[in-house]
Amino acid sequence: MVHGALFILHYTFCLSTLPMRNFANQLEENMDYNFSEIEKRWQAYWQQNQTFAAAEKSDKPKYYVLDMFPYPSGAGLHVGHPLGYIASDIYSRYKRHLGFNVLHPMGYDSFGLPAEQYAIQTGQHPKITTEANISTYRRQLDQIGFSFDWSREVRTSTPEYYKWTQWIFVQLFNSWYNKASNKAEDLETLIAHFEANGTFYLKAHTDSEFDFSAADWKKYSEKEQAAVLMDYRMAFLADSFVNWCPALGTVLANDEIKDGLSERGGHPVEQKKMQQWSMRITAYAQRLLDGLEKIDWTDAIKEIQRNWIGKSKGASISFDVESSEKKIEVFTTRPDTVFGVSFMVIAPEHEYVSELTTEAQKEEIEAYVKYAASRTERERQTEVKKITGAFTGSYAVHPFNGKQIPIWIGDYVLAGYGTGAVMAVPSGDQRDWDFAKHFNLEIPAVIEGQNVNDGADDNKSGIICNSDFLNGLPVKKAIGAAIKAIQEKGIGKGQTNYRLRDAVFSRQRYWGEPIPIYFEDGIAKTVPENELPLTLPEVDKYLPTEDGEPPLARAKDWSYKGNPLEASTMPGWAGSSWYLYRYMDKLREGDFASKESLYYWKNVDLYFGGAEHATGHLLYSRFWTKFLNDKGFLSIDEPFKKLINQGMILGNSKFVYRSILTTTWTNKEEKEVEKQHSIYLSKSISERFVKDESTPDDLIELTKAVEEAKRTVYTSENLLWKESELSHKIAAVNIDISMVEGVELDTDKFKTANNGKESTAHFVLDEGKYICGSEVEKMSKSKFNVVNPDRIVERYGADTLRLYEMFLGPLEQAKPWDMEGIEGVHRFLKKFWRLFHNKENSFIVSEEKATKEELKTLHKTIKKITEDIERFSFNTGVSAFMICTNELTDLKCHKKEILEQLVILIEPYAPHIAEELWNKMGYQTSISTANFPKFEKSHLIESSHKYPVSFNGKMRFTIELPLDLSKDEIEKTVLESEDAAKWLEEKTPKKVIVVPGRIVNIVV
RNA sequence: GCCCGGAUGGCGGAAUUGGUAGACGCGUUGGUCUCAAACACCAAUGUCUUCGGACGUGCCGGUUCGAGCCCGGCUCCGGGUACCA
Repeated sequence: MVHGALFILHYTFCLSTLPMRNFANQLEENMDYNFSEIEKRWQAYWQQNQTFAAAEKSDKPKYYVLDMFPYPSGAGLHVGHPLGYIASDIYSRYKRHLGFNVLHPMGYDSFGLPAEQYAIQTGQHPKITTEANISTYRRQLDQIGFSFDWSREVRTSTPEYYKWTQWIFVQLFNSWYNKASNKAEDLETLIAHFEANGTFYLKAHTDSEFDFSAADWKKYSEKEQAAVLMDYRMAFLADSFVNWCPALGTVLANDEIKDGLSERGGHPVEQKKMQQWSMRITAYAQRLLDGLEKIDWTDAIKEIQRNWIGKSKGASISFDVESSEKKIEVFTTRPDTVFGVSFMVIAPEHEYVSELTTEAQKEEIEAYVKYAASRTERERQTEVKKITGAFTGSYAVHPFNGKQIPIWIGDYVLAGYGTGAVMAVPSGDQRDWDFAKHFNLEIPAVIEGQNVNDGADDNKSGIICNSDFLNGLPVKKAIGAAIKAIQEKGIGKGQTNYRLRDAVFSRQRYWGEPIPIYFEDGIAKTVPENELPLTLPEVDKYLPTEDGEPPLARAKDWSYKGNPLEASTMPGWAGSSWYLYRYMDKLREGDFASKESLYYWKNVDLYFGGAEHATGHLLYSRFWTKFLNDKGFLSIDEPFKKLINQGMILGNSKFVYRSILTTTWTNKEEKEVEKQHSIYLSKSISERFVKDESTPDDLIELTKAVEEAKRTVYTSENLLWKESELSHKIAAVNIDISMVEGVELDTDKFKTANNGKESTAHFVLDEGKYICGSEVEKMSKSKFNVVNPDRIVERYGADTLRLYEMFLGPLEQAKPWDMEGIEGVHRFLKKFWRLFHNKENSFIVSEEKATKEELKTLHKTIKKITEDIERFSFNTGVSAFMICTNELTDLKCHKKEILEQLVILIEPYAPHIAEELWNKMGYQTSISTANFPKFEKSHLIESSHKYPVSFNGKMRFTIELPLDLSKDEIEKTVLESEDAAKWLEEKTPKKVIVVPGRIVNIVV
């Protein structure tokens, strides 16, 4: 028995290895199109000749194509990453053929959390891991044959680069936002204003409400003046509620949080009041909104940014409080419903809470404030439906009818938005309505016919009622009338609010740009410009100090002229907010980019990147661009004219289905011994097994596997079998896709993978095969579904990879990666190669004159390829090449006149094979600057057209007719045709529609 | 909940302005070549069919000579966003 089993195993082993060896031999013999040799040769040529270096000065028109630069992660590239790079490369190469001076650079966003987390674990300096990762990226990028101008590479973590990131920070620190001129200005103009007028006539963007005269200002100490100025700076230090992530030991910006958890790592985040550096992006809210109108981005991204900025128009109203001097200011978008107010709610963190709390309510309010503070951001978000609050005991006074309005606190009112207080109109706002129902408060209706029993009515149509002077007005008119009345009464004004918050800029981390600030007697001062960069110091550990200071505080002598330096670093988005300008300047002497280069290249014409940066990078770089423009450093105020968001490439995850077999045995001492075995059931067998619908065949297979498992115990231990039990609980387990061919699991590979962790696995096969489950999901290491481009390039070549990634589907759409499909594209390239070569692989391109038909195929393709590149429809472009190649193969066309043009056409997509064939056709220079073929209509002009003839809109037959026929002639010929007679069945047509050159439709 | 996309064969997708639905590729089936396999090549391939044809672009309805495309109403899927007053 044992011998027999071994024999069978040995036999199948031989069978399965034989064809593999043959396949390898075959590959070498069939290497007509030797992609690996070709691709290596031309990549070396491009590098040696600097083929793609953009000219510093040129008479040619400029065109700037940029990809969002990657963060060099340790995992390297997977096939999803190059998608956008391939598309941008095609466009860049196309523009070069059209005679543009193209700037197409690449670099690395090389500061960031993962390298630091790795450093904490291993002690390895982030610089070292980052450099290692960058060289992997570079190798992977190079082998795909991109036409990047590497001479302009940037790395955000190098001192030569971050010197200028720090320099921009200094500019922000030394600027304020003047609402009168509607731009950021030098702090000097603010100080001049203070010296002349104090705060009078000042229109500045600030959160503070300073009120002083010129004389006061002059009397202030340096420290007092510094404190005032701090509240106006574009980069400022302030106490604010921040998103603190204890697990990462740092604060996070709003866009770095998803569902109340940190985007990196998924750790909980809590609200904490801390002193932090922030950027006054809110000053630009309106301009960021307006700018969207003039840039060519997808509506989706524009909409996300609009929502993020969150403009809302309404009014601010202040309410008097009974028996108190305090006034509560609220913001509302519906001042027309002011008579519907039945209570007020202020945030638990509101500064008046303790003052408004009466003695009787003190205990309750204090308990509630404590409860609210204990909730994390995550809890607040997930428990939205939970209504909580408490009554302060105080009352506000209605400004129009003098009614008493109870003041409550509740955590549905956010301290950070508006004034942190609302006038509750339960009839018109669902949250107010829920609160009113829960605490049994009044719900007065203010719109005619309003039903307030089942919920709030936030319709902006209807006639106002029960509202004194607003009665009878439609909502939209009432809003205006209410604002007018509020202003006349002096209790408020029309106001616009934005949801956008100032961006927290400090990170309590090591691997980022140091903030060039030191504190002299507690006053923040900048490190002088000529002493930048302030380089990142060495530290003994990449962890906070014992007293909770950020890692930089561990550095020896982290000070400037004896004064302590700021210990926090800049966030990830600092370096990426301006990198597009650094690429413009090749020489990099002097400024962040030279005036000449900034003037020549202006902004990015075409930007490729993921939509996930909509509220982060894409907003911040717009902000910095506008700021640098205000300060006169840039002539443009939008960084990216056109934006394309490539879709994600999804992975094809594979699953095996594991059930646990428990066998019970008795040993010599007659004691029971339990053993557990992993049994893997093939997909359909597992499905039937779970549903208790196993077939007799399934049971035979199951029994086989169980017996096999038992045998391993028999043969190794001296035990007596008692019983076996197979669990009905089946776990679907993600497995590495390299162990699966199609949907069939290579069970030998599976057993030997992971150091043989599964060496004792048993399989229940379906017709001799183990079939895996599969699912399309995001490519990720943890799902073992990552496809590495290295493997593809090795097996099929870079040109195949490039074409295939484009062929997969529309660029902007998410689509699954399918390994089978790549063969088709590779086959196409081989077929393309054979247009130029015979069976013996000799070059057979001839000088013969092209036929009319061949020219027609060529020009049809020129037209299609041009149109497709222009509208970024690269998938249909690839199929046009396939059609063209198929047609020319059928025509047995090997003529230079045709093929030469075709090679230029395909160069953007498949540059290596194009260079090779171009070279073989006798050209000594790179194909990359050859003129793009011009479409000539004359080759497509036809003398006849195959008209589809429809009856009542249904196509029945086609008829070939000369194109110079008149409408009547067409109608006559069609109606007289045999086919028509058959369909007319002797009836007279009611109507005949003829569109010359297109269709004929007959109505019967 | 709100906002934005999308839904077409077994699969990825094509149809650019309302005018022959399913280009191109994969897969599948049959064939040629081969001792055999791989490669390559040829042919077929939306569904049903009484072989006449009928039906067919998520569902229901509308506009039109004609609708995958336009309009109205749904369903499902994907993305964004949320006590934002």
